[in-house]
This record gives sequence, C-alpha cells and structure tokens, in this order.
Amino acid sequence: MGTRRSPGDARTAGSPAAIARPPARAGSAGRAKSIRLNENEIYRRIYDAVLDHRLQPGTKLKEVALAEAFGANRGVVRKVLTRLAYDRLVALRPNRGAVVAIPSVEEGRDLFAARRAAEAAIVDAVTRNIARAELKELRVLAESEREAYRCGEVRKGLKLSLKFHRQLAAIAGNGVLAEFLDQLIARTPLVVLAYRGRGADRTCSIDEHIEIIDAIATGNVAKAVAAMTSHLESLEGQLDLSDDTETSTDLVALFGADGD
Amino acid sequence: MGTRRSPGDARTAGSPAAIARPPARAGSAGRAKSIRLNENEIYRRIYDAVLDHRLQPGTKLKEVALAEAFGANRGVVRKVLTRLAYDRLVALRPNRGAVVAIPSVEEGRDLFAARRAAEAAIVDAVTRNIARAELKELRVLAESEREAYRCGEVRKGLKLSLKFHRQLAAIAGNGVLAEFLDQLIARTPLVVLAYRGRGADRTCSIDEHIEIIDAIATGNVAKAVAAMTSHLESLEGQLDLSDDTETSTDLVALFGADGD
DNA sequence: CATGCCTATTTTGTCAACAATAAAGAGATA
DNA sequence: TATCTCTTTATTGTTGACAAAATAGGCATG
Repeated sequence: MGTRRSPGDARTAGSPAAIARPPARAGSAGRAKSIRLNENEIYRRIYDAVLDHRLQPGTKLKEVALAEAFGANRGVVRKVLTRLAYDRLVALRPNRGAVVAIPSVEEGRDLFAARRAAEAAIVDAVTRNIARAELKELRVLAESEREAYRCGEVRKGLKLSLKFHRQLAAIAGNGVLAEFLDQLIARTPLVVLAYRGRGADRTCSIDEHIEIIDAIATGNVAKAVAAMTSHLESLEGQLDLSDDTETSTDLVALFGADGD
Repeated sequence: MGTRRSPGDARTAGSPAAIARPPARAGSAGRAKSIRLNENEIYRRIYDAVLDHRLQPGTKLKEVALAEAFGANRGVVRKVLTRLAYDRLVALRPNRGAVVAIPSVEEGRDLFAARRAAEAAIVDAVTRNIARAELKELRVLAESEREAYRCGEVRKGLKLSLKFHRQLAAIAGNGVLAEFLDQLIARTPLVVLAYRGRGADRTCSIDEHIEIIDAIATGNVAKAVAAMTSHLESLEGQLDLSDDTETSTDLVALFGADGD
C-alpha cells in the first residue's frame, strides 16, 4: 500500500513520520520503526506535536499516511482525528479530510478572553486557598522554567510554561474548569503560530509567572487576579490579531485597494 | 470521570424507542417508524432527551437497541456515543458499554462554580455592550418563558430557560465561551436530576431572569454580575450536594457505622 | 493561450462479518 | 441453602472490503 509520493513535495513542516516520532531527539537516527501504537498514544503524539509547534496550522493529515506512520489501523487514526477535532486542534471537512486547525483572528481573541475569565477564577480560588507546600512547588516550577529558557531549551521551557498554568488549575481544585483551561491551553499555540507578530518567541514571559506567584503569596486576591490578567494580555499583545487575515480577506484587500 | 455505581439499578426510565421518538407528543400513536436518521440527528435526539429529563442518569445505552430505534447502523450509534461521552453526557466504560452519566457531587459543585465564572464574564461583556434591540429580545424571551410556566408547560419553560442563558452568551459575542457554556448547560440537568432536594422543580426561577435583565439594563456591571451569580447560587442551593453519595461512600458509611 | 469538460486516481465514508470480553445462568459441592 | 466454578449468552471492539466523493491531470475547444 504505497505511499509512493516523493518526499520532496510535501513541504509540510511535519511529515507523518516526523509527527509519529516521539518528541525525543533521534537517538538511533535510522528507522523510527513505528511500533504499534494504541489510540491514546497516537492522540498524545499529535497533541504534543501541536503544542510543540511541530505542526503548522493548515497541514493536511491524511488517514493512511498517519496509519502507516503509527503502525496502526486506519479506523484508529480516524477516531483520533475525531477526538482532535473535538478539541478544535484539527478541522474535519466532510469528504475532504483533516487539517491542523487554522484559528481565525476572532477565535484567537475569543480564546484569550476566555482564558482571562477562566484563569481569573482559578487564581481567585488559588489565592484564597493555597497551602505553603503548593506555593513552594509553584516556585520550583517557575525556577526550572527560567532555567530551561536560560539554557536555550525553548521547547522544554514552553512545556514548563504550560505546566505552570495547568498546575494553578490543579491547585484551584475545580476539575471542570481545569479541563476547560486544558483545552484553551492546547489551542493557544495554534493561535500563536498563526498570528505571531515581530519578536514573539517566548510564549510566556517567565518574570510574569513569578510576579503572579508573588501576588498569590500576598494573599491579595484582586492583585493576584490582576497579575494573571495582565500576563495574558501581554501574551496576546505579542500577536497580530488585527482584523484582516482570513484567506478571503486577501481578496477583499485586493479589491479594496486603490491600485487600479 | 469515575462514575461507577448503579444503586437503583438502571430501572431504565426511557426505552430506546422513547428516546428515538422526537420530543413531540405521539401524533400517530401506532408505530414510530424510525426513518433512517443520520449521525447529527441521532446525537441531537439523545442530547435533547437528557436536557428534557427524559433520560435518567445511569440508564444503559445499548448499541444495537439504539441502532434499531433510530434505524441506523451500529457504527453510527457508536460514533454518537463517543461524541456524547466527550460532552460528559454519557460515560463510556471499556468493554462495558455506555450509560447516561452520573455526575459526582464534586463534579456538580465544580460545574456550578464554572458556570458562575463563565456567566459572570458573559454578563460583564453583555452589560458593557448590549444594544437596545438585544435587550428587548431578552425581555421577550423571558416573558414567553414566564408564560410557559404559567400555563404549566414545564418542558417548554425549561427549554426557554436554557435559551435565556445561551442568548446571553450569544450577545456577549465570544464563541469560545459560548461553546463552553453550552457544554456546562447540557450537563446541568444531569446534576439536577441526580441531586435534587425537596421541591426543586422549576430549574430556573423566572423572576431571577428578569432581575438579571433589569440589572443589565441599568448598565451597572457589578450589579448585573451579582444578579447572575446569585441566580446560579440559588439554583445550586436547591440541590442536595452534601459530601456523601458516591457508591464507595456507601460502603464506607456501612463499615463506619457503629451498628456491629 | 486560456478555459471548461471529462476521465483516472486518490482519499474519505460506510458497512457487515469476525473476534474478544464481560454478564448471566446452571450445576455441583460443601 | 449459599457459594464457587464452568458454560452459555449477550454485548462491545476491531478489521478489512466495498462504495462514494473529491482532487488532479489530460484533452478538446473557443
């Protein structure tokens, strides 16, 4: 059952094989033998690939190619794609297959607004209830994040940065909110990737994380919430979410131009 | 996502056929002929059945029975169940089939807390931005809701009540938040059904909806948010979400009892 | 030379048979 | 009579073949 197409043409950043390969660097560079992976593992691989910026928005995800890459059945891949579509990480167009989702600017803005709402509630609860040990853990986490960035390990830093937000949600102790935030966090990298402006490499500024922790330690709820809110606003501010974009908008801009 | 236990046994309130039948009263009482339904319609039917309190938590949903009821393939039913599981409306136990979800007390509390956070953000945005026409629409909606309850049409009233909350989300204009709220709204009836205390029939008190509208009309953001918050708290207050329940707790209580 | 139509190939969607697992029931034994 | 085990039945899970749709490429035509 040949994928006979030449490797050259898919200029897609992540070839199926590259996605299938675990995030680790190529130890035995030769063959990533694709041992049979089960549904959850496949899901996790693709999920992580999106979080790691290894999958560009718009990349087509063909069922057979993925099936081969993961050494799995096509039906399994199909189920995974369905789950990812539910997470809004991929878009499933009827009869036309799956692509990595391309969030619209509006979706991007809504996403950040939703994060502000959710994380404000989380920080509120955390500030009222946090134990000393949990606070300590947060500091340790932030410290290793800073360390990762200092050593230039951006991917690890990014991962720890996400973990910081998740950890806060866990401390807040609301499973429903935590799950929602998880979905929002997973979608954020796609927005960042699609709309990053000039120098927006560091997704979360580490200093702001520490500011948040300090504010929480204060016990001042309003201050802690404000710290989180401004952190998210600063993150959003690094993006270019002005009204244009949207593929069709290219045409609109073209027609609207006075260049005739 | 635990949800094990089946204390009262699935004394299946809704037979598959009853679920399949559209919410309308039996016009031609004889055979609900079950014309082939597609995936989305089946999904909607079950979804509505949960919202309408026609499906009790814990009811077993067998694949073949549903397939026959809907005149559909088993594979289609399976996909629908997967989607519903993602919505947390059904619990999918490996190799043991699907049941209508039985939310835990903790999940119930988290759900209401999440609703407070989400709807506070929504009311905040709405109060700042609402147009006169939209305000008018809200009043009309609340009025027809009151009318439905006055005429004893509880099911219609309940549906309009949910619509009120959704409408607010729509006015707020944040698609991501609206979608999240939609999921929370869908799960609420299950919590109500599982934990309703004494006389908790009216799920949303209509007067409180009108109070919310009035507060929004004022333009006072804090007041509007407070109105929504207290509305949700009053709703939650009608439930019995004390710490017990949870099947395992039955055992604990049993062993802990001094009856020996 | 560009454009529209038609065929070939790729890709997705559906289904039905088969396999694996859990529930139910019968029978035996203490 | 209660309990345990073994067999039978019912239900879920998986796979592969088949059908339908969309894309891509070639061909004729204006």
